[in-house]
Amino acid sequence: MRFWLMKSEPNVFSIDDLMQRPNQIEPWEGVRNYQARNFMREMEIDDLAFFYHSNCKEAGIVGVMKIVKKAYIDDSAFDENSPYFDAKSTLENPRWWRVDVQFVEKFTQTITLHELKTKIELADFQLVQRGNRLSILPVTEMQWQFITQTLYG
DNA sequence: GCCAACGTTGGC
DNA sequence: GCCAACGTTGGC
Repeated sequence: MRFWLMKSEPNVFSIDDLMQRPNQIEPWEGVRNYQARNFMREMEIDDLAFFYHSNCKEAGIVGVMKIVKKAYIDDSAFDENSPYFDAKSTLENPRWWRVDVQFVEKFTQTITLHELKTKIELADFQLVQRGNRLSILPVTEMQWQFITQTLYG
């Protein structure tokens, strides 16, 4: 099993939104970056992912979700009315993919980016690297354990 | 809202 | 294949 971190702007889609979805499942659509897309295609069912709130007042990890459907075509790219429309993605040659995620846990307090940056154990965590912009990135098992057990214990 | 960092595009 | 121009991300 592998571990991941997935970013979302809470004013677009927050962990509270996820909790209110039917079965607390949501298709993670709209990823338009190749590296992030490739990570999604590596995901397996029951992989765990941190839900990360970005571009907001208190950026950080707010909870946990799990992958419940492997990567499949993101058809929001075909929808001209969607903000995620991409004319270069076609039925014959789809460019973008998504997975389905399901709510697992909401932390009682946000593990802030600021806090993550202060930990020597997370020095190699991609999230805290300078200039990081990837919306989906891998988390090592050691990093996952440290964050869930030491930081959130 | 600013702006640094980064990814993508397209002319050559 | 280079690289300037442009668009986007996301912390602050």
